[in-house]
Amino acid sequence: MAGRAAVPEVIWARPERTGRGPKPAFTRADIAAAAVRIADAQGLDAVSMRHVAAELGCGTMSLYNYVPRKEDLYELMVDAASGEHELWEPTGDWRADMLHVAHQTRELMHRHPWMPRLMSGVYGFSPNALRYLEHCLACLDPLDAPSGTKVELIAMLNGCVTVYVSNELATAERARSLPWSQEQETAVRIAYLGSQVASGAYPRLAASFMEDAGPIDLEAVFQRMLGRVLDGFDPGPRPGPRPGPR
Amino acid sequence: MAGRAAVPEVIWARPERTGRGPKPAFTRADIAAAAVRIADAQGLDAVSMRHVAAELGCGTMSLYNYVPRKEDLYELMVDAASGEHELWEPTGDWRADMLHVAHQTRELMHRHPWMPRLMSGVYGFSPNALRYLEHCLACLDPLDAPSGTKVELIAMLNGCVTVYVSNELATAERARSLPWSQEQETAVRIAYLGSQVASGAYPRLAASFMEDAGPIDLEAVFQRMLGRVLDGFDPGPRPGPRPGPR
DNA sequence: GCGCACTACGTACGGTGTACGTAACTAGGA
DNA sequence: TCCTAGTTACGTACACCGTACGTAGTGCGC
Repeated sequence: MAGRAAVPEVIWARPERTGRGPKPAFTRADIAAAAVRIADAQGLDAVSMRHVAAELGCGTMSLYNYVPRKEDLYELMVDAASGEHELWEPTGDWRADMLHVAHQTRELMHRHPWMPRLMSGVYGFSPNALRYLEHCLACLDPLDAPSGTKVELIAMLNGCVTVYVSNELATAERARSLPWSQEQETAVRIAYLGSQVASGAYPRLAASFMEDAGPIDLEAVFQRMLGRVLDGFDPGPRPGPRPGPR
Repeated sequence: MAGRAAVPEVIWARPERTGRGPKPAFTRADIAAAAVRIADAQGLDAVSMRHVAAELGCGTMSLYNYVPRKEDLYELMVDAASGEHELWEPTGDWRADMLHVAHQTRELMHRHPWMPRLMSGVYGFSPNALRYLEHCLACLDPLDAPSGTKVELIAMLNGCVTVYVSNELATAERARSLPWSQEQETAVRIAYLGSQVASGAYPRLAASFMEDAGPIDLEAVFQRMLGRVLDGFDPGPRPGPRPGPR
């Protein structure tokens, strides 16, 4: 009806190759790999159309033949990283399988620290995302629940892993990007928090800081979180609130 | 020792006013309010130093007297929005109180759709964040658990709410920003997903789509998620996996 | 009253996404 | 077989971004 609209679709809906004209010099996989390489090495902010084009060895505007908008470049990156999930034959123990999935996701995000930031802005149904979803559903076959509930489980687990790693990375990043030494920064931080807490306005917070001084075991916290998520879907006998060592 | 370092601290650690020189024309609250106004009306990407300065009626570079880096502007925005949390006298029912907190957070994020995106890049201990934390801890007084566990509960609840709303907003945004009509977009989407699913590579996904066709009740899904999070911390009698209507 | 720390702000630089125009190329239909 | 339409390639240009830097004016503390 109206004149042709300007590339609004999800990139996965447009074919990679249409058949007419000269052969494309790159595949989407090439482009995604280049962008991922840059993001891993120099951070997400270094991923610009110019940079990626340079990495590929082509002119900036040539990239737009493959990737209509930068947003779509992100889509390619997330899909490429999602492709790194190793999928296995489900063991029959859905709990163990989902724990394994979650740990793998965490490792993947540590390997590609830009992933959490991109996850929320992305379509979510890229080819590799579908494959991943299907695999999770296969792992959940032994769980007696409606498929809607299973999808909710997967979404919740992924969401929790994403925010958890996001916090992990933010903390690490803040520590790394300092022109000061770690000690000085920590000192400033403690001085600020201490002054706030010591004001008496936050008694419970103060008590909590006192009680939990010292480094925390990120691994254990992660594990506990996963256990609690899965407990919410487990129809088996209740293991209690799993108080744990802390 | 080394020459003076360049403003690396968290903004909350530096005093708003030092006492010397002319009176500042604005407070941090003014600046935060201006930035929030812009972000609410035109989206987060419209929040630039130039825009905010114009909104305040001052030169661009004057802003840098108050806000050393743009990142700190984000910090101010999140703190300002966090200040919109209404805090109440805990009722003694920690479960109900935390549910209330979560619903309030969701509404707040719907009011300020840029919040989820900023939450993960922010220090997390701004004045209003501390007040909010203290309030949550107060609500959790009746819960018999170590304070570390309580903090984990709060973090997990906030995290889940954040990703949930994030997904809600992404979906809504995608629907809104289309140059096409909603129907056309949905058609394209279904055509793509259908073609993938019909390929037979994703049998469980296909079954799930068949089973769960039709619009989903976001409210109910949210509610269920909250229940499951809180269940993971509830030492009371087990209510079962709360199958719900779906 | 003096000096200095602070506010205010214009200019400028190097970066960004991308609209647009042009030239070369190749596959399909006549 | 040739023609032509659709693609690829890519340089130029524009508007906008964060912010380093320099300069001028202001008012508190000594």
